[in-house]
Amino acid sequence: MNPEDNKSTTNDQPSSLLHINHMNGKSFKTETEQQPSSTSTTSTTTNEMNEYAFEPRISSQLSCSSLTAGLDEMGIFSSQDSDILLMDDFETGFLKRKVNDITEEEVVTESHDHNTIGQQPPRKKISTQPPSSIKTLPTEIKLSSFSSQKINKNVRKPKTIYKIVVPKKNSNTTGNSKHHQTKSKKGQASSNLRDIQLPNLAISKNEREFSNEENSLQIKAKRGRKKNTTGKDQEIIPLDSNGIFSNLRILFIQNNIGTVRLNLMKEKVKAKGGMVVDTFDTSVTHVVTELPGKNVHKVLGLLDNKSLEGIHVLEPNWVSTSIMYDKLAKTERYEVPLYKPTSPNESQSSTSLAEKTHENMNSGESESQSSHKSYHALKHFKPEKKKQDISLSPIREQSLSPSPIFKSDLEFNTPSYSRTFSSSSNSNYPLSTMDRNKNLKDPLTKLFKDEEKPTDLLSEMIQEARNLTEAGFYSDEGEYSDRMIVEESSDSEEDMKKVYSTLLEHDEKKGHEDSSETALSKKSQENQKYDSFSCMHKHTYGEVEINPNKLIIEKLQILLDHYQRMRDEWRTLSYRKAVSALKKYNKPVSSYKEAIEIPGIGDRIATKIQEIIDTGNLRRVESISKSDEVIKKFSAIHGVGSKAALKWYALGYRTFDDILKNVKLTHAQKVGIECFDDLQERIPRDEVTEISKVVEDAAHSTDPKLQLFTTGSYRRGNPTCGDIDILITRNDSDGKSHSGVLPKIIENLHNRNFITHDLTHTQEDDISGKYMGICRLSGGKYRRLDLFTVPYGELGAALLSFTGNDIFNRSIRLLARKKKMKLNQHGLYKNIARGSGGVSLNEGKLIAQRTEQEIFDALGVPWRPPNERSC
DNA sequence: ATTCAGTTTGG
DNA sequence: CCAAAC
DNA sequence: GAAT
Ligand SMILES: O=c1ccn([C@H]2C[C@H](O)[C@@H](COP(=O)(O)OP(=O)(O)OP(=O)(O)O)O2)c(=O)[nH]1
Ligand SMILES: [Mg+2]
Repeated sequence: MNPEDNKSTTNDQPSSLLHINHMNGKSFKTETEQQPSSTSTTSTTTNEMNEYAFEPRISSQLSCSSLTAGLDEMGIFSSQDSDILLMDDFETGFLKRKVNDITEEEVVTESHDHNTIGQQPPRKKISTQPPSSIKTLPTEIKLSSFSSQKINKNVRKPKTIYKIVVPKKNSNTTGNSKHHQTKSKKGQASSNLRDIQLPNLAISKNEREFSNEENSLQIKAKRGRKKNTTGKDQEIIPLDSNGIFSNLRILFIQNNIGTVRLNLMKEKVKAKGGMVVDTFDTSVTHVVTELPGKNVHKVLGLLDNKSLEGIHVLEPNWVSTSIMYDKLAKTERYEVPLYKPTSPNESQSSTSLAEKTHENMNSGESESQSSHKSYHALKHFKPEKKKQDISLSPIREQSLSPSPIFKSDLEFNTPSYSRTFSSSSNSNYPLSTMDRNKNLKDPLTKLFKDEEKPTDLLSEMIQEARNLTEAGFYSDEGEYSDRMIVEESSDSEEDMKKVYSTLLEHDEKKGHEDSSETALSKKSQENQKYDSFSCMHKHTYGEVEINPNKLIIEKLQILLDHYQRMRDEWRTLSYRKAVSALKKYNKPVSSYKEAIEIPGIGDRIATKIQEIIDTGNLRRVESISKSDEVIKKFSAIHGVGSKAALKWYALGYRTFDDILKNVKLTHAQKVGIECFDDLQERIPRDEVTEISKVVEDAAHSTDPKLQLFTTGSYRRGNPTCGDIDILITRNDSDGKSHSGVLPKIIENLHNRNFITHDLTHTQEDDISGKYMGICRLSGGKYRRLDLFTVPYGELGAALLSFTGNDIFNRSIRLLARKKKMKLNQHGLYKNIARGSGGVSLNEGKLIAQRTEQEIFDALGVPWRPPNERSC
């Protein structure tokens, strides 16, 4: 792992090739590049603007318009009958069973042999996770591993239409009508609500508790975390020890439950005292799933259902309903029968509610549940078949009477609410205008203390109620109002069959061709093979207005942003690809058929496109509830991601004041809030040029031989940039290097009062440094600044990496992976062996890092100048 | 059914 | 180890 | 959510 190793080899190479010019004032041209000749020609060109347009991120600013309606899918509710529940206690019996009996994998984790990943010498250790750690567990566990389940769910989620009926409540009640929290600005003693104190609901300060989700589950490949569990299981302290879910350990099995809904549900459960776990073990008190009962044990890796005895296996609506009434719903109605009487003749198992309600569980025998071990739960598991018997879930309107509190809060569009989020007015954020020097710590620290004080359950409930209201559960009037919502997966079984059969055909056909046509030239085969990678094609930045598919793009972008906030990683990726494909498709898409032909656009999105074409609108967009608006606002804060935003939302916070008062913020989040308004804006290109000069100046005062490159969107030629990304290096042929300059440059910039806030300092690693902070030209706005220092020899890889865009990087990296190579900011490595989960098992051999060209060539990707990398 | 990039820093 | 960021 |  020494840096030296790799580096030395290539390093000596002349750097001469690189001619870097770098930012010259405005003129700038993206040309740059080091590139050896050949391709250079193309590069210099300015962008052809032809391509269609669209300004990135624009949409993010849009808010979802009026939504009104529908229930948001984020909402926790979904179908089904809303029956009543009375609840109670019941289950306390199940509580606490001791957990630990084994956490499996403690193991291996870091043996040394592991490989460091890629060569990155100086980097810190890498924990490589060996493949699954199934290891020691008793054989049975193996079953859990994945493959065992063969269930094939061929069918995706059927198109379900949920009909929601809500009683309109006439209001009120609970005297506190005030609910809408007028949380006035800080300081105010707000609400009376608070007066009503519920018993202790202290919030634990330990925030980590929340995270215990997924402790295990390694299956999830890289992006997900790997489990930990090593050793101790951390104590989980419920957020609200008196919450309705307190003392319960609930395992959610994700399959059909939309991840969006699922995540919100989990947050709510946690906010109300429950523990959400990902591993099944005997301490689990409730399992929530839409799977047919007979399959549940498989997902959990259990041999049979016996181990589930004594544990409630419930439909998701149990959770929703409980939240809705803020009381634990009786479980009976939501129990999922574990032994399905249904005949084996396939195609019957449905998860539909109606069906379930009819079934009785046969309690076959039950008894021993021997296992104490914990097993992995599969996260993405789908039922064998899901047929949908009923498209509409039965709705029983029974007079339910929600808890008083719930009812009382019907009005939601209170002025205070809307005012709070009015965009951009600075006035709302006092901090931003305050004296920077002191405000940061003073008020904030004070606020922190407040955090300790118990949160008010009542206000939380009110928030919840408001949320529901907003979500469209209540009509203004008093009676029931039904709303139909097309849920995310809206494919009917038939549609699915169609899809699958076409896929099959396709495959067959393909297979044929391949086998029959061996005659293709290798090259063309290669092209074909990798043609689907977006990095293989030019993607230039375009203006939105010009794009013939502007409307479609905007709508999809709204959904994209929404899914991103909801932390639905993969769906987000798909939407990004679809939007990207659409941006570069320069003629108007006029039909489903045309849309689905576009790579990256599949059935579901094509269907949405058709709807937009037909109606100019997309119901799915309209159905995003207002709650999303709040989450969107929170996530817009630098340092706040969807996890924090969802959690805060679940806790009932709706405004910045709420979080300032009640939440322990990280340093970055405080800064993010302070500079919130300015940071929401994109930076005009010319200003980036100007800022780059300041940094260059500071760098040169440290060492005149440093070379700087403004990368990111600036290098790609965008007219506006989200931040300023500057890469710094130094030709080390004279024996000196860039090492250690970063702190000096930063200090210099601080002294000039240019850098106003630090967000992240590089850790000691003098070979490569990374800094993130906020700067401001005098009289200007706050701007995010990122500085990176890299070894000269890695310049090409670093430029490629930091120029992006992110989609381009992911694409080209995926392509590298497919070729058994690995591309990162240090270089391109070949002969990478990967274990399960995609982890590199070896460092591979470094084959390119000095110039971008070298890397493109090694990958077989045609040269793409920066302006063609805006995928 | 599986996969979806690869990494760094703060807490 | 996770969340958030690039 | 799409491609494989
Ligand atoms: O998930 C990511 C995010 C960014 N990058 C790289 C590519 C990107 O171009 C560069 C700078 O990141 P930044 O977030 O600044 O994106 P940008 O492309 O510069 O766009 P923006 O105009 O929003 O700054 O870092 C990645 O590789 N992966
Ligand atoms: Mg940038």
